Amino acid sequence: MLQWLKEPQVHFALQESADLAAVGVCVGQIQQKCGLSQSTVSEYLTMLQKAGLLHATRVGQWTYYKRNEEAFAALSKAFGGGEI
Amino acid sequence: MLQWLKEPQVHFALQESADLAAVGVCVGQIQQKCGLSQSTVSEYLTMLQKAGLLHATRVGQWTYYKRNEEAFAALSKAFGGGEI
DNA sequence: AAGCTATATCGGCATTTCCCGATATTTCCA
DNA sequence: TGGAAATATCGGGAAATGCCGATATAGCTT
Repeated sequence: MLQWLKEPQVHFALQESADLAAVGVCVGQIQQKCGLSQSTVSEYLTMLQKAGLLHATRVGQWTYYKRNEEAFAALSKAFGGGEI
Repeated sequence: MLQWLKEPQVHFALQESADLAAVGVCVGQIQQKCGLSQSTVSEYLTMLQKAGLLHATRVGQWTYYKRNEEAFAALSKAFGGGEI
C-alpha cells in the first residue's frame, strides 16, 4: 500500500480533475486495489496518518492520502545512522 | 537486544578468553541482561538467526550470536533506496 | 556412565493484532 | 429536507505473537 502511494500515477487511475501526486489517493481506490474491506482500509490509513507516515486531505466527501516523504526519510536515516 | 549486540564490548562482560566482537555473545549473557526467560531468549535469537539478522556459532556448550551487519545494511538500503 | 551446564524445542495461556460487518458521520445533490 | 456516497468508528471473532515452565538435546567434567 505504501509502495503504491510512492507512485500513485503508476498504480491508480486518475480521478476526474484530481492530480494524484499532489493531492493523493482516496480510500475507495486503495480498497478496490488491495481487496480488504472498506473499514479495514480506512482504519489502516488513519493509523498511518496518525503515525505521521501519511498526509490526509479531505476534499468534499473524499479523503485523499499521500505519503509524507519526510517521515520516511527520517526512518531511513534511523536505520542507516546506526540507531538500529 | 540488537542494539546491545551492535557494541558487545560496551554492554557485556567478556567471557574468559572470548573475543566478544569476533565470536559474539552467548544466550545466558543476553538473558541475564534483558530479564526474560531462557526459553524466550533462545527462541528469539533463533528466529533472528533464521531471519538472517544474526549469525550463530556453536562453541562447546555455548552458542554465540553476533549481528550480521550486511543484512542490516541491506535493510537500511531498502528503506533509503525507495523500496519502501 | 552420571551429573552438570548451556541451549533448544514443545505445549499452552494471555495478550495483541488483523480484519470484518454493522453503524455513525460527513458531504453532496435532487 | 431526504437520500445516496464516501469515509470513520465501534464491537467482536479469529489468527498471530509474546512469554513462560517443562522437557529434550548437546557438550563438558569426573
